Amino acid sequence: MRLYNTLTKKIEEFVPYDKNMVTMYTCGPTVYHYAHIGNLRTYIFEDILEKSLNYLGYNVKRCMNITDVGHLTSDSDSGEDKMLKGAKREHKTVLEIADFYKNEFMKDIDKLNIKRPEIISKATDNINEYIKIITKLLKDSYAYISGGNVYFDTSKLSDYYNLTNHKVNDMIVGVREGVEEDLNKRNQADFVLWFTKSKFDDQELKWDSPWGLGYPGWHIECSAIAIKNLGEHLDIHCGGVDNIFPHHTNEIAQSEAYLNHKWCNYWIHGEHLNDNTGKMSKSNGEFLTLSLLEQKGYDPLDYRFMCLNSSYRKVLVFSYDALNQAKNSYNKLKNKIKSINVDLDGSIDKDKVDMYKYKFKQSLENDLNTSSSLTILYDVLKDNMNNITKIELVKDFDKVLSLDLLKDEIVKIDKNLEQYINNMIKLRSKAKQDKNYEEADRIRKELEDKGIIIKDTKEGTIFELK
RNA sequence: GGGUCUAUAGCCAAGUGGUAAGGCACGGGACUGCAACUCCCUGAUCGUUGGUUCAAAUCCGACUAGGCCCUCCA
Repeated sequence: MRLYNTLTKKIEEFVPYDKNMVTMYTCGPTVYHYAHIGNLRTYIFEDILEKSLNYLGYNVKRCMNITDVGHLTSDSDSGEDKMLKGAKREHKTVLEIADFYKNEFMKDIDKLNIKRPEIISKATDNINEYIKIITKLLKDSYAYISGGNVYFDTSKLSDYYNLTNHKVNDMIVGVREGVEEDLNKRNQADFVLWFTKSKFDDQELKWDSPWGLGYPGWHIECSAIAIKNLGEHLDIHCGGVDNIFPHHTNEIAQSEAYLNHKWCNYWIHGEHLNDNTGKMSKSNGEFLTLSLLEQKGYDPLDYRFMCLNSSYRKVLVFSYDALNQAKNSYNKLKNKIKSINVDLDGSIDKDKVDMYKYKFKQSLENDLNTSSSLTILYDVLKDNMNNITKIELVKDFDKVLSLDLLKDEIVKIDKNLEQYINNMIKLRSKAKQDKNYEEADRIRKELEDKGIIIKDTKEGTIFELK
């Protein structure tokens, strides 16, 4: 398997530390609000990566954190957050809010057919781990206390910027509005491991520590949770590109200082979903949640299809035009598969299966080329192999694609509704026989308005619920 | 200012040195009473410009345009 590694800026052959078990850590959401579909794009990519590894024969142990502490009550994060304000008015605590949005997040990834990571761990459940690591870093002089907070000393590392190729002197502090220089730091790039003096007075969650009542810095949670659950050698660490600096840079710094050896070999990052103005955010423009798309009549898998049709390493610009396109393609694809009739068929053509599985594997091995994977699926459908073989391959591919390509859409319909529809179809057929097309079209329209789509096939008229 | 990524038909997109996959939309046709569904047909010399090579969308340089990051972010 070849993957683009941010650490080396190259596409590399993937070789796990232990060939029997690939360890994979993926940065999870900060659960202070709904996820927008751009956030979700990263989880779709990670899902494809995990399933591809499985498809290629690896066992994968995957861990994801849930950030439920820090940043929750700061002005910059929540000043415009009406949901959070609303929740506060309802006398909810930060933890209750975190719990609510964590559940909403889980619902979203379920809808997108994203497999839940085997291990999901909340930041607030691992305070002792942070204290253990910070204590050792202090003891080994990788950290220092200043102004009440514990900082990581980046000057102790020779290659702190190895992930980004930054040079210290080129970095500008406070490029972004609202960022102020912290004068307690010895070096510009130093970062906080443990806060006792917060710039936010209203930090709700605090814990006892050797350095006083406080709370952990943002970066320490991922290092601690990953090391605790996946061991000292991590194969793959994923996240969105925005996490490269400073989050992942800092994770590397603190983890390797703590472990005294190389920690993770492959850093794989997913590109963003942008809108036509640039980066998608929760506060600018339309707040695109999965639920919103559903309200507008889209299937969450329309969006998954849209993501799979492009590369995880390229910016994808969201537009309803693009989403409509994906929806169209996806529906046509499903229709094609639905029309495959396996009843009269013979046996599976093993040569064809092997050949197409091989091609499919190659597309995944090529830095997760899902766009090509889909092309191979189309090739299968066009091939002259028998239907039972086609179905076999579709089923196989869908283990990775997870587009419900063979899901039996047995819609539970109310008996009365079914009778009503069948009656209407009979009336329409009668009208058609009588060449009363006006009446026939009227009936079709009436059903359509109720979300029932009529199709005339060779076997007779059938209906579908929209 | 520094870093990093991208640039292929209306749109999404593959391509990793040998003369441009696939999908959607559009248009034409078959089917249909008309539609829908399905099927068939139809489109680009690859941001600009130098260079390397027998040969470049593919490698190197310059330029142009754009995205993201530079301590909240997927």
